[in-house]
Order: sequence, then C-alpha cells, then structure tokens
Amino acid sequence: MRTPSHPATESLQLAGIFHALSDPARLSIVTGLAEVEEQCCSDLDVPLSKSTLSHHLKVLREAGVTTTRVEGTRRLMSLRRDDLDLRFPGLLDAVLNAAREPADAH
Amino acid sequence: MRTPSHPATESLQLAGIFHALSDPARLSIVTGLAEVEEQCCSDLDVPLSKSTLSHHLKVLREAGVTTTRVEGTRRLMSLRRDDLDLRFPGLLDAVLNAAREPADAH
DNA sequence: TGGATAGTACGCAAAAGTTCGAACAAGCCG
DNA sequence: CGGCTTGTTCGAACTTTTGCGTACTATCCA
Repeated sequence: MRTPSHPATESLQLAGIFHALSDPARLSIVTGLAEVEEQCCSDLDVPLSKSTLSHHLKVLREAGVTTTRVEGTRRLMSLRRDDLDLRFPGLLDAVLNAAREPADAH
Repeated sequence: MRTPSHPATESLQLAGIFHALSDPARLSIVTGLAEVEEQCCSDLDVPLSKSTLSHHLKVLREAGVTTTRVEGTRRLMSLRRDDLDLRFPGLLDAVLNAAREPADAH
C-alpha cells in the first residue's frame, strides 16, 4: 500500500470542505484529530463499520482536510493545519472553536 | 403570507450549518448577502429556477444561517450575524473571509 | 375586481451520499 | 510460509439532495 494522494493546497474548494464537515461522524473525527494530532482509523470511536469509516476518511482526505501517512499496516491521519491556514486563514481555528462550543440550549 | 419560522439560536447545529454552506449556490448566496445586508429572492443572480432557489433559501433559513423578513409580496433575506456570532463566535467571519479568498492556484 | 408580481408547496426524476458485508491488498510476526 | 492486523475497494440497498414545472397563496396596484 502506498500513500494515498492528496489534493494540492491551491486546489482546495471551500464548498468541498464544508461538505466534508457537514456529516456528524466526520465532524467528530476532525475535532478528535485536533486533540491528538495523529490517529489511526481503528482508534476512532465512531459507531460505524470499517468500510464506512474508511469512506468518511477518504472524503476528508479528498476535501483536503486531512493527510494520511502510512506506517506499517496503519494509516495515521492528521489535520492539514498549515495548508488550510494558508488557503483559508483562520477558518480551521474557527471551526474547531465552534465545535468545542457546548451544544446545550443554556 | 406570514413570516416563516426560524430555529432558535441555541438549537443551531454546526453540522447543519456546514451542510447549508456545502452547496456552491448557497455559499454564493451567503457571500452575496454579506455585501448587501438584505436582499430579496428575485435579486439573486444564481442561474436556477424560482422553485429551486426557494428551496435553497429554505435550507439556509432552517440551518439558521439567514433570516427572512416579509415586506409586501417580497421576502428580504439577511444573515443571522448576531445569532451566529453568539453561538459560534468568529465562525461566520472566518467563512466569509475564506469565501473572499481568490480561488486561483497562484 | 382583476391582473401582475413574489414566492412557497408539491410531486417527480435524476444524481449523490450513506452504510454495510464480502472480498481483496499489504505489511507484520511467529 | 501462514496467519493476523489494518485498511481499501466493490457492489448493493437505501436515503437524501438537487432541480424543475405546475399549481397555489399572498400582496400590491389600477
């Protein structure tokens, strides 16, 4: 298995990024990654099958939100912080900050 | 016709907002609203039919991104800046700023 | 009242997204 | 080598979204 391809920084589309973040499972994966920096597929605690999870990770990767690094039999995912910040300054921080907001109605 | 219902500020869902912003037509409507403050349906320059446009505006409204105010036979849309800022501080600004970024590959 | 304007609601078809299991590929370890 | 672990790919079923035309409601104006 070789390293999967990632879109170039310049070609990241805003609508595509929002689409990637519009699924609760994917949003939760992203917020999780913000805390641990690097995480492999099987360490995610999302109640979905292996193949579904793999699909979501692919969506995130193809939208340019995450990078995947191969290490042995595992794939370590991380956020493309620098690239996102270069292309859309402040966006990722705002997203992560918003996701940390309590969802309560006060 | 009476004023359509809008979700309460506290019940705004982040994933729902991203979903609303994930469609190019809706994202363009939002960025347009950021410039003119208030705009009615028929003033939008989106190449879509009236009914489709109405559908997109409904999605934006139900996600809590916009408000609709009735004035005569027209509906004036505007961004829910204050509410969004209260619930997800800085998010809308980051989104609008990102949308203003040139899409070139430099 | 009658007509024009502005937008919504409904029903439909096409396209896209979600989810899973099964089969496959690739690297590790005994 | 053979089996275990990790993850991808494929096909299928199902749901959601998108886009349109038509029909409808509501408001304004002559």
